[in-house]
Amino acid sequence: MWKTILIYALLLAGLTAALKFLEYKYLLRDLSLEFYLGVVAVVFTALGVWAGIRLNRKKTLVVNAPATFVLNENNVRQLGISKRELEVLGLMAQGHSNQEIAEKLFVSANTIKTHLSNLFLKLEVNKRTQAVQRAKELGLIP
Amino acid sequence: MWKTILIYALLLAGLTAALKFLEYKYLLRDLSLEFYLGVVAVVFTALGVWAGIRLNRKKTLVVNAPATFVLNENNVRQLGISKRELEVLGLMAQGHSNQEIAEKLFVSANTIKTHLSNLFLKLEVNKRTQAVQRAKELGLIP
DNA sequence: GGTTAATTCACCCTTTCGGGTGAGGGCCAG
DNA sequence: CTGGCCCTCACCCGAAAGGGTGAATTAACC
Repeated sequence: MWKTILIYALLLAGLTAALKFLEYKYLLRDLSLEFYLGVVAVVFTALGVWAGIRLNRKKTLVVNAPATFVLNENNVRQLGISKRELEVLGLMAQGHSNQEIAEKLFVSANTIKTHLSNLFLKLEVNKRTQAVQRAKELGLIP
Repeated sequence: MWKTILIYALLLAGLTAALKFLEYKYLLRDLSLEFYLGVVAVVFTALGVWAGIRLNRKKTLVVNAPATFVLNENNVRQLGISKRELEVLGLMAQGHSNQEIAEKLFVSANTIKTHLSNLFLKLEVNKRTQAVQRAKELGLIP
């Protein structure tokens, strides 16, 4: 941020110097006033456009559209996953810690651990990132 | 698009007219050249900044997620994510532990931890499940 | 030649996870 | 009413992850 501002400041300083130089030449060679002004206008417009683009650049992150999710109930039955487990699975997939999930569901963290242990068994995984992957494949979570 | 260009054209025309007017007053009232040039520079810089921001303001298009994955290189650059970091990110998203990633890339687990710490900063998260979520949204991983 | 960014690694510490075991209460079908 | 499933919770333990700091090496850039 400060670096960017510094760059702008230096550029403006440089341009001001160039301006002075042009002024000097103007007085010497008697260039037309219109030409002189045109150059100044064009240069500063270009600088402005560049600065504007640069300043605004961070806001152009493109996000993928959320696909419409339909839960695969067949897989849920097949794997014997309960409602509560599915609930915990969803919250876990959103990146919550066991403690956070526990607070959201008004139960203890130990309970969440039990649910997740059972889920890991049913999904045949042993890490939550793997569980999330598998659950997405199986259409258990969006 | 054409409307935008038209707006710019009209604005430039207006400013040129204003320029002429100023020039007229300059000749009449003998304002200082520095002041005159300063006004021109400031006005055109402002115009440029405005145009630059407007030109660069992309609408976030809502598109169906493509079946085939294409890395969003724009987001990669925007967030300053390096090749190596992207590599680690991909393996982490596949559910590998730091140790496993380290072995796959022939580096130490400490190195992987460093890469992930930097990634978490850039993705503004603090858990790997959140990182995976965010990375998918941003088109950094399939 | 100095600067910068990227990559690599080490050491510290705390928190979180994963795995195992046990157990109590509710609910429902056989 | 008994066995099975679900939900709940507790305790223990070791492994993994997260956070912070510091530093060496290399390549790229000006």
